[in-house]
Amino acid sequence: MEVRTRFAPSPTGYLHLGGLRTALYTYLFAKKYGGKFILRIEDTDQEREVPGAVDLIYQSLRAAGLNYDEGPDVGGDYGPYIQTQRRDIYPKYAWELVEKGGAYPCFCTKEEIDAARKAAEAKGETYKYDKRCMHIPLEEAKRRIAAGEPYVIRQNVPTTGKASFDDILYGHVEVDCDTLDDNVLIKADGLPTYNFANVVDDHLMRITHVMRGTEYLSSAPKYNLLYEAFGWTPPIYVHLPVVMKDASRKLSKRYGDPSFEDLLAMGYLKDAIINFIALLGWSPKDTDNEFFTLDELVKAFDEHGLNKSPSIFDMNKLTWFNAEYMRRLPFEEYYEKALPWLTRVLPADRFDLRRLAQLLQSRTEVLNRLPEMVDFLAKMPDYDLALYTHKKMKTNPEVALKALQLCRPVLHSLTDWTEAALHDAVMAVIPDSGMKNGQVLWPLRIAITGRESTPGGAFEMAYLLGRDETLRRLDAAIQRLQTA
RNA sequence: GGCUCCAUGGUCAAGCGGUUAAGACGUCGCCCUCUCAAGGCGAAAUCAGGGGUUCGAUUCCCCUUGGAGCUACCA
Repeated sequence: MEVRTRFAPSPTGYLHLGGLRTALYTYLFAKKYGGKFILRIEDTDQEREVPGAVDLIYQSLRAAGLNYDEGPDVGGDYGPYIQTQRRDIYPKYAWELVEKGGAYPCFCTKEEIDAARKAAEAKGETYKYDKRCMHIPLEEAKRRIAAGEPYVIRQNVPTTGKASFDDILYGHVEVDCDTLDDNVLIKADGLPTYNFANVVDDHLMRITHVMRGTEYLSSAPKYNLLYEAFGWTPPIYVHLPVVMKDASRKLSKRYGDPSFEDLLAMGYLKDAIINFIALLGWSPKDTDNEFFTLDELVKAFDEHGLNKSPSIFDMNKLTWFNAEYMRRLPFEEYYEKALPWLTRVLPADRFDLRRLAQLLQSRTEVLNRLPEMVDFLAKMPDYDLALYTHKKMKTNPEVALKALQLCRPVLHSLTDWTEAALHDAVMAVIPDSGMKNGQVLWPLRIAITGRESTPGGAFEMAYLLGRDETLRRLDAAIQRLQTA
């Protein structure tokens, strides 16, 4: 039988990283078994729907490379793939369930239920619907509905016995039915709740494996009751642990945690994010390799390598992955990605940005950090004279002045302003000066960059700045040191 | 509160009765070096606690503790 999995997000905002990971595993699982990966939009809660969120989901999934075989915007044989467009389907099945005794219409209003719940909680009791409407004769109920009375349809959960399901990861999960409530299946607005829609749609769409977050773990037994009542075979379940921000908080936009799109905008590479996310809660068998393309993940993926406990999203490691991916990029590709960030602070006509990018590639953690790494080229920063003092280089302002005075004539007379020529000319005069390389080159670099660290040494920086600017900065530095 | 689930270093994690308890990020040293990176070498750091079962528990069972999820006409 063909494997069919689905990713079924609600369009309530951006695609967060936990969702992306669920989508990724769901995709990997399907592809691993040569099956189909399906996108379904669960928009039955019209109040929570955020305009534009559906498009954002399409966009994010495409950006991530998680192409779905069936979905709202790509079609498929089991559509529509947006639940509000399937609204006529659900009541039909709900009434079938009513006939089979697995559900019943209920005329209690939301206000009545809420009040009862409040009262129960005030007494410290757990609220549970008392099934009062279940005892209304069906004929009478139908008459009231025909008369226009608002109603919902509730699941009729047995009061005794157990409900259970089996999960690839979590094994057999079983609960007492009396801890379960008769949840609403069809709301007063005619739309189904998740509790019902997921069951009907997964069945109708021939979903074989349901992968979803553990927030559904404890209600899964209830869904199985529905499958049983319908006489359908339930899918195979794989519940996935949540992604946390820290030990006790979920990743959430409210705390400023970035979404997938945010990370892309910051200059994280898609492949790095996917690679990192894949390893967050899953580990490959028999290998220490940590680098995987999406295709390699498909081959390596094994649902038994999934971890059962929640994992914390470590920005540090993501950044490390990103830096690695930056380094592994073919230079031209890196250059293309880095350029927009460089030109934000550097006029393209004044600098050899290709050379700068070469120097930057192995030093790039995230693209958005580039501007602050290079802005000193455009404008000499204010800097503290204390920068000239460096213990390991054995320099201080006095040594620095000597060093700069040594370099000045050499650089002034240099006609061939290349890194090699700069290097040879300066290195040639150091031995006779009685100074060490570092004693000359550290101050020189400070003098022309004003930065403790730069994406290259003195020669590279001098080359990038160009003759005029280098000499101007050098002279200014000498003057400053003399008057200090 | 009730129900369900989870528990190896700071983080991601391997392990699936007998191991010096892998590896990676991060941290800290050292080397390389005109700075910072990169690279090389090395170090510190983990089985939450208590009971069982067993010749032997990180591994199996129970309890405690801690954490998470659910407890909606949200998903």
